[in-house]
Amino acid sequence: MTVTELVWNQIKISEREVSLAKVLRCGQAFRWKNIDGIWSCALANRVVFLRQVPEGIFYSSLGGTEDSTLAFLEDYLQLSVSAKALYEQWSQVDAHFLKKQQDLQGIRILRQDPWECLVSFICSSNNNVKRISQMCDNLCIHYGDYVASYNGTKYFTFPPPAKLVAPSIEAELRALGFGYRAKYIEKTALLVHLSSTGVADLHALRAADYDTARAALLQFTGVGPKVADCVALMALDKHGVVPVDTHVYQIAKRDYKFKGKGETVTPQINKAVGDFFRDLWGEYAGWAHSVLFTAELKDLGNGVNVKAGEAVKSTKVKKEETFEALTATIRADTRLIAEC
DNA sequence: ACTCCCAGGGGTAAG
DNA sequence: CTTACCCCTGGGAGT
Repeated sequence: MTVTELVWNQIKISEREVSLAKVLRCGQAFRWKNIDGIWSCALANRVVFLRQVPEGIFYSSLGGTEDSTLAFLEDYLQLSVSAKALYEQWSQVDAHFLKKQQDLQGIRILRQDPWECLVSFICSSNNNVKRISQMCDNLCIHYGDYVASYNGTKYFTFPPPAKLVAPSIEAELRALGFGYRAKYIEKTALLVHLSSTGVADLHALRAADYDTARAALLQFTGVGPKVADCVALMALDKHGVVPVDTHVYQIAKRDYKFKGKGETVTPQINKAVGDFFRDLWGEYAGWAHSVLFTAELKDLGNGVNVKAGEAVKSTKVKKEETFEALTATIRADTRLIAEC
C-alpha cells in the first residue's frame, strides 16, 4: 500500500447550507464511506474526499484536476441552491416544519448520476440503507473499474450498463446477495444498453417534464412509482417530486392530518400525498420532504461509518465512538487551519 | 448472555 | 386488490 498525501482545498460554506453527515447518510446516496471522519467516494472518474469543519468543506481528490473536482462538487451538491433560504420559506408556510427543522439543518438533495441512482433505488425496494449500501459497494467492487487506493481502501467506479449485460449476471448478483432484485438489474441494464444512446437517454430526461420522465422510468423492471419518483427527484432535477412510501404516508397522516385509509400506498394515495405536500411546500417540495424524512431515521450512521483499518462489513460501530472519532478529527483539522 | 424464531422492512411484479 | 419475494436485523421467548 502506498502512502499518498492529499492536497486539500476549501469551500467556504456553513453547516446550515450543507451538512455532509446528514446529506451523505440520509438514504439518497449509498456509497460514501466515512473513515476517520473523512468522507470518500469514487465519482466522476476520481476519488473524491470531503471533510467538514465549521468554516466549510475541505475537498480533495485522487485522479481528476482540482478545478474539475470543484466543478463537480458544485453540481453534485447543488450549491447554487440555498437550503437555508428554502428552510426559511418552508418554515413560513408550515408550522410543523418550523418546529422540526432546528436539528435538521443543511439537508439538501444531491444531483446524482441518473444511471447509478436508478440502479441504487431498484436495490432499495423492501430493503434498508445498510444492505442497499452493501449491494452498491458489491456492484462497484465486482463490475466497476479500479480508480485508486487510499489508506488501504480501494475505490471503484459505479459500473455502466455495458458491464452488467452478461447472461450470467442474474445468477452472479444473486450469489452476491441481491435477491430478487438481481433480475431487475439485469433487465434494466440490458434495456439501457440496447437503447440507441444508452445512459444519454436517461440524462436527457433532465430536460423533460416530470410526466415524461416518470413514464420513461416506469418502463424499467423493478421500477414502480416510488423508485421512479426517487430517481426523478435525486437525479433528474424534478425538485417538486415527493416520493411517497409507507413512511412518508405515515408522516402525512400523523403530522399533517392527511386523511387516508389503509396502510398501503396505492397509486391514488401516492398521487394524493404527493400533491398535498407539493401544494404546501411549493416548487422544491421534494427537498422539504427529505428534511422531514431524515427526522424519522433512527440512526443516521446506519452502522456504516468506520475507523481506518476496519472492514465495513460485519462491524458494528457504536454511535458514541463514531461521534468522538468524528469530532476529534474535526478539532485536529481546525487546529491545522489555525496554524496555517 | 446466547440461540432460535419470526415478523417486517423506505416496493414491485405477477396472479 | 392480494401475495411472494432475497436477505438482514431487531425483539421476544426460551435455554
